[in-house]
Amino acid sequence: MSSRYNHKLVEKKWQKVWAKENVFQTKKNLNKKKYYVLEMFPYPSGKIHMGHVRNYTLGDVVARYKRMKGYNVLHPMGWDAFGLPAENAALTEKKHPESWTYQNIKTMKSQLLQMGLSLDWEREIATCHPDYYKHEQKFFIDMFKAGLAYKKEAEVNWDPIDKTVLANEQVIDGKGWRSGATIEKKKLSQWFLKISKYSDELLKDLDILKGWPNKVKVMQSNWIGKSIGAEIDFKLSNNNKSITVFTTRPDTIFGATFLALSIEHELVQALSKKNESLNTFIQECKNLNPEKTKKGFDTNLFVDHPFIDNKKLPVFVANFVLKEYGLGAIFGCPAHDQRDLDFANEYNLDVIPVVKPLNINEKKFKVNKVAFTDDGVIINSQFLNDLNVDKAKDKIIIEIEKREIGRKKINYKLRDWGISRQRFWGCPIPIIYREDGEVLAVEDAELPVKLPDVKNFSESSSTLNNISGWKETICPETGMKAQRETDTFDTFFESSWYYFRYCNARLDKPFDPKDIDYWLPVDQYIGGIEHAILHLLYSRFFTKALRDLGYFKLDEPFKGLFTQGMVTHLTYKNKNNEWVEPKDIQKTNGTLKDKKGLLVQTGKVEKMSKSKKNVVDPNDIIETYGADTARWFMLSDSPPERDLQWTDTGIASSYKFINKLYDFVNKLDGYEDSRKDDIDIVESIKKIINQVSENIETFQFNKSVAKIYEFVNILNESISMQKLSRKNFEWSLEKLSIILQPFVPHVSEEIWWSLKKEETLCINQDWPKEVVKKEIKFKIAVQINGKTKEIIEVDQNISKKEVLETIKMNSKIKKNLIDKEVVREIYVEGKIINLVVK
RNA sequence: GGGAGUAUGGCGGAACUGGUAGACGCGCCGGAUUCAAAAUCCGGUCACUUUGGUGGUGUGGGUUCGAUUCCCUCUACUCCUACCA
Repeated sequence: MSSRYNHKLVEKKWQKVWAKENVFQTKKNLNKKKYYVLEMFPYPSGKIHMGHVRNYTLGDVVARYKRMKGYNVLHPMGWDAFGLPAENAALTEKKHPESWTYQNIKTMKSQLLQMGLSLDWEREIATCHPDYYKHEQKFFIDMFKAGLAYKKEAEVNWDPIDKTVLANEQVIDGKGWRSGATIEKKKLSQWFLKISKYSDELLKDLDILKGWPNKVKVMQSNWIGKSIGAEIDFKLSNNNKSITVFTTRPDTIFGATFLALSIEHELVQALSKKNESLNTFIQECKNLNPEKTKKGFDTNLFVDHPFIDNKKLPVFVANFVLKEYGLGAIFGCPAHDQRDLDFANEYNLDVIPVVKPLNINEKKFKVNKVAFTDDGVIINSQFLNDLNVDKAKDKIIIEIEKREIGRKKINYKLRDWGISRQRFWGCPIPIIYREDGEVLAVEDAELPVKLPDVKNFSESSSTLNNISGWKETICPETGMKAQRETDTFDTFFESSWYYFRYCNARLDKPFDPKDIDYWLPVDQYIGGIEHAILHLLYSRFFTKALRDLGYFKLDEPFKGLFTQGMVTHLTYKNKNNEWVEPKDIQKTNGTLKDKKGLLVQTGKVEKMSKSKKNVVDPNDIIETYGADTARWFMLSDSPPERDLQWTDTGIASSYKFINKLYDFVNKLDGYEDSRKDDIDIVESIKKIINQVSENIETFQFNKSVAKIYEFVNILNESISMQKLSRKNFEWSLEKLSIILQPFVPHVSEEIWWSLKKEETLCINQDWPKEVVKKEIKFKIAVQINGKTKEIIEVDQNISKKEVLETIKMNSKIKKNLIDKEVVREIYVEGKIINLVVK
């Protein structure tokens, strides 16, 4: 009996069996070690793309492997279901964003099911469901009451034609995406979360995250942007008020020759009210790029230098001073800051060097066009002279504090998280504004604040503010009239805590702290590098905030993090400079043409994207070749953290391989038992099995794949030459099906079933750990002056002396030693013997 | 400007703590099978070569008995970030 492998039937069959037996349903089990593996959940945009296929395949390898290693594995899936595309689609289709979203979820779920992922679908969540978002409304209220959520003015993008607020991605080159109108900045009062309160903890705890890529930690650390410096008060010369600046270079205070304020600075705002030319300058600044032109406005005010008697510094308003960082005010020390120097040169301000390079004479040292920003020796600075930069910083800060003209100060770049969005398809912010001006949290019993059911979604429905009747409400306590907050949460809000919800996806509370204790932290989180900062930082913040609100005891949500590479593909363009889809390419006699018969040229290999038309639809691939083939291709060749180039030949060869695997079943049927001395073959297979495990542990799946190829090659060769006993052929095939299980689970089950014909599943087998016999013989390289000349086989316990004797008998070596004197002999057991000759 | 990273055959990539460079896959070449093709199977595939060897891991140097691996120099590319005082 010989049968061809039918992936369509086989894959469906096992998917059904796994589902029927509830294989992947997870229960808390305190007797077992837990393992939580999670891939970043998808936005339900329509259908899955290759990036998803790669992401979920990687996660599935880990999940199945850990399960077979005996862990109690949690591997859930859900939908990041709020977001702008649903609104856009609803506009064109004139229906509620909800129905569009749920339709997509349905489609994408069926695709994920086809991939044969070991997911616990009982825990599936959709963040747009009130049973999900009601809990985050409660979190927000807790944060509000604890002072972690507050309101302040912030700018939004305002489209003056559509009279709506636009998201950043709806603004293209400064114009509204639909109206084409020039977008204005408008100030609105908006909600913020106090992530800045956790700046230091978020920075420090990066050290705990041993399982994170260094790259991501560096990015987060830069984003938090801690810097140590000082605040210094400069007294205005004509009155008793002062201007406070922040600096990280207090050591250069003696080189200060001016002060500069941002246009948003309080003092500037006050001055501008009665100074028309300053006002004009402020308007001009809005159209200036400070990187190209540094512009200033002389206020004619002066401040006293805090350390030099009778020295006065002019105060400027300058376009290059940031309002959000520090205090929006700086002192300029042109000699040691390039920006200050450019500015000083523009306005003929003094340049006084106060740090000189070590090996240059003070008299010869001049700063002209390039500021000196390195470490050196302090000069021209009274009591700081002769110190280096670090020492001078310490000393000047002590002095500043002693004189009470400033203080040591740590500053962060990290800003508070603005969470208000003027959009419909998001979680409503549970706040009411009472007519007497009170801002109140919605009472727990009133939660969730649900989105309205809009029948015909239109432009005007795109904010809750415009939906009649929705915002009017009554304060339950006083009976006074009130209005609901009409903004919704940033969608990062939902993704900041979904990994907790999976512990108890159907509970009426957000989760059971006991289950959080058991399951969290996530042992292995897998996703794209694009979330290195925002999503991961917000999630870390959320964990710490919920901890402080008493929900659980946990400092960090993700113990291990893996960032996968992108899936790329060659791009094609025709003579009209239009992108061409790969499936529309026809190849004749080495030339490429598109459907219209136009000549096509290949371009760069780029990330698959609709705009460049270089996408391959996973649907087509799974239909044609099956899920196992797609999975195998995703895991072959490229290391998971690097980009993976999609090729037709690659997928075809994966397909061949899957069929070849099943062919062993046919070959076993009717295999004649012959040789029995196959111990070497069995040993080498055992070695390979262990190597496959090692490579999975270290996330080097491409190497596991290579080892499996070796396994298959050895097996094929041995059976075609009848070197393997029937018993060991069966043994090999059993082992093969088991180690294939994490990678290509369907064909693995099929082989297993063919061998066993009983009611066991391959996924339920234990992962093998083979005991490999110590080898009796070593192969060692014989080198002369470090160059390998010969490879010899020796007994394991041979001595150096014996090795030397052996190789001196070797004719090849002998020849190389003619007229040479051996001056040194280096022997590394089991590896090399090196003769150093003259 | 600042930060992180990468560089190995025609291509994707292997090479444990310094010890046989190019595993494995793709592609290519040759052969078998076939009326023919596809599929499949077998063999070959770093370069040069006087077939003894010699050279070779982006460049140039260093350490070492020995360097893809460690150190320094330069070059190219990728990613992040950017007037953060």
